[in-house]
Amino acid sequence: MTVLKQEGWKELMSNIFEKIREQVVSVTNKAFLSCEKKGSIPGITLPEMSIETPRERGFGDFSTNIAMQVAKQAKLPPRKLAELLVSEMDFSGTYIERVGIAGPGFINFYLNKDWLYDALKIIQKMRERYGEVDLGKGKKVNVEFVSANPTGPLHMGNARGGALGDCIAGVLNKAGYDVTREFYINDAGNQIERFGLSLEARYLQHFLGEDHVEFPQDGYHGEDIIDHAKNYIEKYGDALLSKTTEQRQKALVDYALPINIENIKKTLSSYGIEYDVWFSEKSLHESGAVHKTIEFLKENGYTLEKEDAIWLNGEKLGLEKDEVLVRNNGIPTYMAADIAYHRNKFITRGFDWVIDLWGADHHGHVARMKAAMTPFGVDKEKFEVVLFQLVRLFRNGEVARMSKRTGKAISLGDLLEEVGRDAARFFFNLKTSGSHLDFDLDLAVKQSNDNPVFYVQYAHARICSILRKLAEEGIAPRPVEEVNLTLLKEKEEEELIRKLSEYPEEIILSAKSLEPSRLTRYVMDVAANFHSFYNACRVKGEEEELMYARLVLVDCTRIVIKNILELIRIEAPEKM
RNA sequence: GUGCCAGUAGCUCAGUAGGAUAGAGCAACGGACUUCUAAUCCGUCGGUCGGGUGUUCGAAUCAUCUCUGGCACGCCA
Repeated sequence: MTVLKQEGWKELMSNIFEKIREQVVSVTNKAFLSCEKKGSIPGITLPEMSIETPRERGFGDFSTNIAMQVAKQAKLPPRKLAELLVSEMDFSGTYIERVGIAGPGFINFYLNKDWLYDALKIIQKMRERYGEVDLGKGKKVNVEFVSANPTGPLHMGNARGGALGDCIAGVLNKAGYDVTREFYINDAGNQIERFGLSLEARYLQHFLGEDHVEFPQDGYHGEDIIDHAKNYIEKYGDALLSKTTEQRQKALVDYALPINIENIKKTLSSYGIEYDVWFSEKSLHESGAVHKTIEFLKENGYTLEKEDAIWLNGEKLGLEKDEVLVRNNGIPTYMAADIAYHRNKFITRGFDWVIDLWGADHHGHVARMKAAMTPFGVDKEKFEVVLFQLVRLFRNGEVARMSKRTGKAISLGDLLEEVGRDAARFFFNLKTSGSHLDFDLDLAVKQSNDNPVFYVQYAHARICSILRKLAEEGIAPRPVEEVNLTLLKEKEEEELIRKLSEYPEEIILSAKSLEPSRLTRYVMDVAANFHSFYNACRVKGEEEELMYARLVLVDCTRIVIKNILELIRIEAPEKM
């Protein structure tokens, strides 16, 4: 018999599930060996064993379908094979109390309660570090998100990308990666050109009248452009009227761009996002990195020249078409800069893993960028793009346009003022990135009680209230070693402990899928289990031994909730 | 036209390395506060998993076809 390596099932201190899985796998493997030795089953190759938690508690705490999977190989009916295995199992030294066979051939494992007590012990011992796992093994990962054009305020797409990216970064950090949060400032190129044209038009309109100055067709129509022009005039007057167009645009851009970038920084900061790196696109042009990147591609035969432009050779990279890198006017495209930027991330700065968050409207860019990195020897697996579906705003039941060009959009700053950071972040992290998000402004602005963020925060405040009341009587949680946890016999108590024990597992799954929204839903489950417990059991006023046992449970629940809310940067209030 | 994402309860959504009777919140209805915060809890109602075919012990999950919605296909980013 060959036992395949159990990938990722290394000993993880904080994760009781890992320990249990190891025990189940080990017990089952030994049973296979034992059966083989006796000749009751032929030699077989075991696939990686999947251990799951059955939906129904009656089917045990954990189960495996291994008997069904290898029934053919063993030339035995699944149930018969399961029976043979079970008869050879030795549970000594494990949490396993008994096993059962059910359905088409599932082997169900029933555990004794020690694992629940151990789970609480781990939480109390690790406290704010509970949930940390070593999935990443210190690998350097760069998470780039928002990266909005600094030509205007942040919109709802940025808001979703911001919440998602920041939480992905938080989860990966918890999962043992060395995370860098990064914002790519598009302070060069065409959109800056249009920004300058728009500012100039508003500037001139101020003096010459709106009807006498044509506004650029693809310009930025937002009010903020008019404000910039007005503010500039207030400060510096009409001096630019006598300058050349070029000088005028440069002066206006030099004035307005830093203000926009500063506003973006402020807004994101009040949204709870702190970046490690603000990376300027302009710097890539100025340092010659873009030029060098294009030269590299040229020298290695990845480019074509046609129609007076330099193109990325699509055929050679397995793409459907060629892409322009340098326009016929000699100016590199956004794509050229983006290739240089990612080359910088991988080659210059040596990240092991690069994650970009893009709105789904950029999905066409994914294959291109991934292909464009192969000439630099970057493994495609190291470059991941998380696409999130765009946000649709609803007002009075109607879709509200959110383009910053229309000037009618509600900005992230507006949203934060209206609904607050907690509700906004929670809301944007409730759904998987792939699902469309309809943001009902009326509902969000209402700050109604059905907002799930209050539900979770209330659970935390309730716990703090219990702890506070007991503290007033000089009572504080004791170390589990001094507490009789076997008194926690109620259904609600057990369910709550089980839920708390799943946290490290949730971190692993969130990190692997890059879906932190599952953490948001998980913490709602924790809160729900706590509220049920709260309504079924009392802490204060119970007989002392029981009170101290419940106090451990309550304190552990507080730790988990606080822990997650801190990770997703939402307030954990002690009073509400 | 081609490609990407989505379609699961009245509404908003979970659930996809195939598993046992498909879940939650909201809404609706009925209950629970002299006791640590009722912003809570308990219960009831609610389903052709868009549709068809296939793969197999077993499909919301995989393959294929099809319908519907959103998005992308630029010397824009």
